[in-house]
Amino acid sequence: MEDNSINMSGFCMRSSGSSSSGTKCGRWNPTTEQVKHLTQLFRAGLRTPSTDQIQKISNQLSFYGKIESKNVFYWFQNHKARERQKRRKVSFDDDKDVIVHRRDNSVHASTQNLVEMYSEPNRVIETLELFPLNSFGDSESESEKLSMRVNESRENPIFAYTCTMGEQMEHPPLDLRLSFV
Amino acid sequence: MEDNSINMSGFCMRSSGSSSSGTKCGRWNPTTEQVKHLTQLFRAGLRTPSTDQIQKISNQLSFYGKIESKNVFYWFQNHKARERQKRRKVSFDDDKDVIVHRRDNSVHASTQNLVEMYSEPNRVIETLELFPLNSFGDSESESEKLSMRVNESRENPIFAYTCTMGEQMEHPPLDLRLSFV
DNA sequence: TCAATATGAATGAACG
DNA sequence: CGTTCATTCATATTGA
Repeated sequence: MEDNSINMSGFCMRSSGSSSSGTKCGRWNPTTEQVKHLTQLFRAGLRTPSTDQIQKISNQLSFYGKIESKNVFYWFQNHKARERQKRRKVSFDDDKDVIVHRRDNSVHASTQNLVEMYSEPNRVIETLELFPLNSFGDSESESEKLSMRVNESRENPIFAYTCTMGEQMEHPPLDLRLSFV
Repeated sequence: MEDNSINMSGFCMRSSGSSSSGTKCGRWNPTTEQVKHLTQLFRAGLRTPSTDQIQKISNQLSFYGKIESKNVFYWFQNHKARERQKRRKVSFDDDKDVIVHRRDNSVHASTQNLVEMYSEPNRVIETLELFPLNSFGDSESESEKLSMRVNESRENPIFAYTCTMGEQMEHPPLDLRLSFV
């Protein structure tokens, strides 16, 4: 096959064991579990984790595979940025049904087509909904300062962030707890 | 995301690992007309359209078929990336020596805004002369060797693809013009 | 029908 | 932060 060696920094993924393409490892490739957890944290309201939080998260997630702090950092950066970017882009071409055809009422489908765009088709809202996690201010609203504090040394976890998805998770639940500050 | 991603389009996901999943997702398939216009814009020098431009383009092209802003966004993103990628693989020699080794970003400088590109033709041309490997050679076929040949008339920016008949023009023949300001 | 290729889509990493 | 680059993944397309 390909000449092994080129292990730049020692990154590699293990998520897909039998992936066809000879996936090269040069950059972090999060495992499903890692992504799941990161996503939950995000959904829980965490958008810009502090250095400490990043450290903790990274540390916890390392259980599921190789990961570094910067990966966590970038993940949140990208996730947040893209959330907005998408919002913005989509908001306009929503109904570009403008001009053109569509003389028939029986049509339809397409309408709904745009709506579900941002709704979770699968995985319903399972995680946590006990607080305002909607800081998805579309515009430049920076009022998302209601950041959550990931603090593991807390003894009063408002709500422990632990996977609640009805799935099999044969792994220690993340020990991160989000609490208001 | 990985397991079940929510991509902008709404369907589809990205299953890593597992063999071909049964999940079918539709993806935008540009019509020849759309491709033609996009290509023309690209050849005209447009490489990284702004959000605003993307919207306009998308809107115009919707006349020829289903299309969304993100499609336009990705199209340019991919087109540019692949052209460069292709070029990179083919250019090892004539770079020869001396002077400035561009790591990879020598000519795009102007991508941020067409403004720069058009208002500073000198710089671009100069760069091109130094590095003949940058802007042409587009394997798009057709003759577009002079893609970035910015007319010395920056006051008469008619080099844009398509007519410069003002600001409006809806339906039929596409009427996209680069908004160089 | 399947292998190879072109290209749409996604995302990690970084830049300004 | 918003934007851009690089690389990868997935699928539509095409050729044999």
